[in-house]
Amino acid sequence: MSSPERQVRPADPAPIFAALGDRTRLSLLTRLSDGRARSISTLSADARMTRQAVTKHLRVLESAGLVSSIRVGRESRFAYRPEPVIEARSYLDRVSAQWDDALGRLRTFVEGPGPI
Amino acid sequence: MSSPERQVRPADPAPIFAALGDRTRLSLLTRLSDGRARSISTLSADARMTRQAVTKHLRVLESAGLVSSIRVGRESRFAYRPEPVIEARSYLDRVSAQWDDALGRLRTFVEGPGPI
DNA sequence: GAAAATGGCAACCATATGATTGCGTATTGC
DNA sequence: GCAATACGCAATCATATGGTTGCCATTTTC
Repeated sequence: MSSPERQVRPADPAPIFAALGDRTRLSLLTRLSDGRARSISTLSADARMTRQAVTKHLRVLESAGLVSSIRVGRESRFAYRPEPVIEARSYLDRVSAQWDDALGRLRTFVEGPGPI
Repeated sequence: MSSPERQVRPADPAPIFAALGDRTRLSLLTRLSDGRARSISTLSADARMTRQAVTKHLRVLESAGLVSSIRVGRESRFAYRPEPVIEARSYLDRVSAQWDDALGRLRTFVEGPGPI
């Protein structure tokens, strides 16, 4: 018999996806996903927007748990956090799995003439 | 030697994530991912918002390619489209892979005192 | 053919979002 | 110590977003 594993509360991934839903933030996250922590200055060096704009994006990522930050001297270093990405992935996996499941793909638009 | 496969244009997944970044839309997509096409009325039946609000969300999903719609008589049927989900997943996979790669996780915040 | 069901369109509203600018403060380099 | 660097805070702005309401048109149903 299985041990009484407590369900790890699904926690809706919408905020994570929302944080990912921006080109600039995706780019920042991609850079940081190499595991190297970087300062705001470094991250805004080649951006076509102000440092403040980049800072805001980083704070959005931080709110979603996608990055963490620590102050080191006069700079703020941001680092990639893998957990939310895992969570988002597993959500997409579940959606894909449900789609792949059974006869799913055969039912599309083939419900007959009646209301559904 | 490999055939000259044309790169399937990366097409930034930000708009897909943005479309996924809403509770209501995630819920709609989850329902539709069983492969059954449904009308707007059906989809808004148990929603705590107006039919119009649900319609707007469905159009957002449609703009991101996550669902398609066809008019059947007096109703509009929406069906799940798997491609964007695959694309989003593969993006997250690449991010995760880069993270898993090499010594990535060891570099976090361990860059020494100098500016980075 | 009249009523019900389905949904499109448009106006409208409050709030969120993405970005800028200006300025103040703390830290570092020389 | 002073200038440069790095950053935070706040105001401001335009536009996007999420939601509502009202009304009209098309289909079905009986």
